Amino acid sequence: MNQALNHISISINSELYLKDPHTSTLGISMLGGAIVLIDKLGFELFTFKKLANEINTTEASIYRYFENKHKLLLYLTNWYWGGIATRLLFETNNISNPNERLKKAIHILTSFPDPNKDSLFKDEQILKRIVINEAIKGVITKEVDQDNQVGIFSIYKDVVNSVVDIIVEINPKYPFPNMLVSSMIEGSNQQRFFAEHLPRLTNSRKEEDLVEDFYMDLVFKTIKK
Amino acid sequence: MNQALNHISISINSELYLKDPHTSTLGISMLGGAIVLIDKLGFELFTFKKLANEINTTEASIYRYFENKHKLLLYLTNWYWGGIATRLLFETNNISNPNERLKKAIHILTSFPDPNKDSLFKDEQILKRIVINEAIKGVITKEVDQDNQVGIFSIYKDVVNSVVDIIVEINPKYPFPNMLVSSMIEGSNQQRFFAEHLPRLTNSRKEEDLVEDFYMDLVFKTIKK
DNA sequence: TGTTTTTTAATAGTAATACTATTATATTTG
DNA sequence: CAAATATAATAGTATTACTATTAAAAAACA
Repeated sequence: MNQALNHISISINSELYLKDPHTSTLGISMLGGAIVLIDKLGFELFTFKKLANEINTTEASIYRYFENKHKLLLYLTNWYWGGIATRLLFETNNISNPNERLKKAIHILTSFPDPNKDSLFKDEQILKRIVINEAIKGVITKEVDQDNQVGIFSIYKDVVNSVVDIIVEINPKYPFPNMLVSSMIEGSNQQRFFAEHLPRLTNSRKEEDLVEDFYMDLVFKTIKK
Repeated sequence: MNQALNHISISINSELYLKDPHTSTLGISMLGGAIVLIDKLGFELFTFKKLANEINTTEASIYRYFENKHKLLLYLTNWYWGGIATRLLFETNNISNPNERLKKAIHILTSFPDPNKDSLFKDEQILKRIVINEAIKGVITKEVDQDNQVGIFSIYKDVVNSVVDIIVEINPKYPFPNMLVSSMIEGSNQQRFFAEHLPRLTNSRKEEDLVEDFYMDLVFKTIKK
């Protein structure tokens, strides 16, 4: 892990919590317990009761930090996207050629982080698994408009738009840059789920991950002038 | 609605129900009530109790047909994909040119069905909305492997593979046809959700739907030799 | 046709989940 | 050091998900 990014604190939309979990040891252990349990049980079977047992506190104490498990999931995914936004900024910053910058961005967004190499913030792997397996359940809901109104998806939208900007720089006439980027991000996660559980839907395999190759090929062919 | 397809019965995997809802009026009213209520409330707030109230029966009676609401959702999405499989078969059948066949398939899979024109089976619109807003919650779960084992996703996989076959016919050397098709199907639904709720993530709009245009452009550029 | 068998659906539950009101205990502040 | 505030535990309630049992209707058959 890159030590430089170790201490960058990612600020998270205050609509997502009642009390900021980063301001107490109990709150921090809630986050640690939550990522372990959500990863293990899946979001549907994850409950505040189980989390309370896991970290030796009470259900009611967790409710003092988070309104419900939906908000907690959004907190975790915001945490992840904050980290990715930081990585994007740091790692593309010094690249002047927009094609190379886009390549780097596609790599950051579509690859599974290598624990020995490019995982630049704590828990990136396990958060990535949660983003692959659970994050969509926090977005595709009937509360999406309320959540969006208070800015909960801003970080995510900023990530998408920073890549859109690169594409516009390469080919200002390509008419669908936002669709291309958002479908790449969401699709790359879904393809990895398919590779693990529904292999006939993908050409990627757990043993031979082709997700990055697929999008690298697709994006550059699609935006070519 | 095309009358020819009106009476084609779509057979649905028997793992999805305890008693086939198509064999009784009560069962049929369960399906009708379920699509209305899931569309209105979203899958999270939908319960068997509410469905029972809606159609004037009891919760326990619904449990005699469906194990749980997860299975009922999968039943509805299978119903949808069965209808789409039939449309694909009928509407591409007589097209000899594979490029034209692919165009037709992309249209069927990525457009929102026009109630006056190409909606070829009953309830296609409302089922499409459920597929856009809820279907993913039936797939991305911890039970996916069990569900897959008993063949619940077969129809969906067959739809994907029938389009994969067309792409292979056009360009046998393109290495990622399955990824391209599954990401197009899932992506087209997601882009429509974004257009309605998170417009910065897409270039499509409710008033000006560009989803089909986006994928028509993307797919043909991507598979070009 | 009348009796038995089977199917169907209602009643009446239980256990777990999601969430809250209240109180006790720390901690901070003036 | 007393008062105010923050924190977390206890002890609930309403709803949800699901089931065992029984009553009623329909089908089978003798």
